[in-house]
Amino acid sequence: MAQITKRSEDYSRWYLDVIQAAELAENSPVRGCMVIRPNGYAIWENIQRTLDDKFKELGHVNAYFPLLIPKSFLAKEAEHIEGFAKECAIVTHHRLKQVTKNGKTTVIPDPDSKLEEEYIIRPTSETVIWDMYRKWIQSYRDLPILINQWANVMRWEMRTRMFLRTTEFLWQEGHTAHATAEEGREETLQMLEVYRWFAEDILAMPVITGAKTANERFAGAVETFSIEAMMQDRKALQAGTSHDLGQNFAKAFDVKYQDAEGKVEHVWATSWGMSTRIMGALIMTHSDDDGLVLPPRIARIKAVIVPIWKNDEEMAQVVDAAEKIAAELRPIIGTVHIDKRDNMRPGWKYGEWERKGVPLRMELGPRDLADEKVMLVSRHDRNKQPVGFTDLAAVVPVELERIQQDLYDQALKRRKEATFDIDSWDEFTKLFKGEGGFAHCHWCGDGDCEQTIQGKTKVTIRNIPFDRDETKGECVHCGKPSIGRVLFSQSY
RNA sequence: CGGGGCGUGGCGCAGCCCGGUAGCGCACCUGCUUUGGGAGCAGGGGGUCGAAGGUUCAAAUCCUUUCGCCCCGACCA
Repeated sequence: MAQITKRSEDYSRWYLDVIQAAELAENSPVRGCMVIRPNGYAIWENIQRTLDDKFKELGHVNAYFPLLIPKSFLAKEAEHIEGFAKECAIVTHHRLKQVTKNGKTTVIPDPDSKLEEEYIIRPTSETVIWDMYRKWIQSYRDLPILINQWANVMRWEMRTRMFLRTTEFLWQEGHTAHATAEEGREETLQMLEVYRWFAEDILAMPVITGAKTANERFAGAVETFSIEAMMQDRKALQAGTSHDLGQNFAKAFDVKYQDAEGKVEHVWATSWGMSTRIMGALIMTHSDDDGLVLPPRIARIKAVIVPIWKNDEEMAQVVDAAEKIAAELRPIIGTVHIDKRDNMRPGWKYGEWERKGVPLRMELGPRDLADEKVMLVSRHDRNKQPVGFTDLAAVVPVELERIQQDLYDQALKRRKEATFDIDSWDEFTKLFKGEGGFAHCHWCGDGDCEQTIQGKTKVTIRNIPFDRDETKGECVHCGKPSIGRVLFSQSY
């Protein structure tokens, strides 16, 4: 097993090493597209399950729309096309043809199968969905429509990174239609709150909620909101977005409804999404130089029992005891894995489960068996404690909760230590030339000024936090009046 | 797409400059001894060197093209 590069040595390589060591994902033969391996996909399945339950609890239903979108659809919303045109894969033919050249057989697109209207592979599904909504919406009684879709999308980015920016990625995209602007805005904010809850309570990842600036807004949105998390290298990562689309898509796709008074109006829309990118955030938030660290609430395997033995007789006894412990704990905490492999020694197994991020390990050998206890070890802080068999059912869930809370507290502490109020351009450039972090600064509100800052420093406004300091001040860059602080950081 | 680096068994690498038909460590398989923080010994299997084309009696080594990965830049809900 290759060594994991230390974070302090090369953060990017560390990130890739952790993904490899924990067998989460691997590059595929397709440019920018990764294979999500079983260990990684198990995390995604837990993410899906948890979010899906929450969406449904709030009245949403799932549906599925096609992968391919008629090219003309994308042109209907002016800003939307501008935002996505440069990163679309296009389907131009529907058939291959075998050709033999110099004795070698290859396939080419059959010229006779060229499509009249080309399709693009969806970079997001607003357009197909709104084309259908036009047919489904006539009256205020048809509203609201609260649909979510779990899907893959494709964006042909110049530079890809595992999980954070892959050409194809998995996500959920919610698309809702409402009778009023207020209701649309309410839905947008409600879903942002779902993402905040999910990031903080499930992934133990503290986030800052707020509105995006006009420059950073989703193509076609009236307002975009985001949750922003800080990674261990102090860069920001946008972990989820919720968009108030106003009537832009309803107008582009001519979706109208008649209200109770008989008046006809365009409907109001929202869309919101969280993608496999969140897994990159999860990895970078908690993991350490020994590999993956997972919060218990999102880990597939909550605890692993490593039995220790010297001979067949001991093995039988120890494994038997492990089975009983696992059977008792499973109804309480979920999956408990017993590592019965007899071709490796305990020390190797400890290392392997640490790399893979299993939150709790229980060491169980003949000596423990005699004392009726196990050695309970937590992945994130290596805390070791002997626990009596009869206490396990009470202690293990408490320990898992402790881990969950610890990881959140650690992440929050790291963020606080790297967050500053900055009031001068000197300090600003000094911070971002050095260690970086989150900077709450006054900003004049001018998009050109924002872009100048980005051009000079690579620093962008992550969002305008809901709970920002609204005392007046002067723009950190141009000195013009500001009505409050916004969040600046370098980002992924 | 521009600059830099790199593609050799599952992983990490050597060989390439000065062409002669592939080697090391780990992993893997078999056996025995082991098993409380990454076990030891013995035996064994696996690659034609990212791909295509060219030069040559001969190419992992030289030339051309191309694909992919990593870093920086540009770009990027």
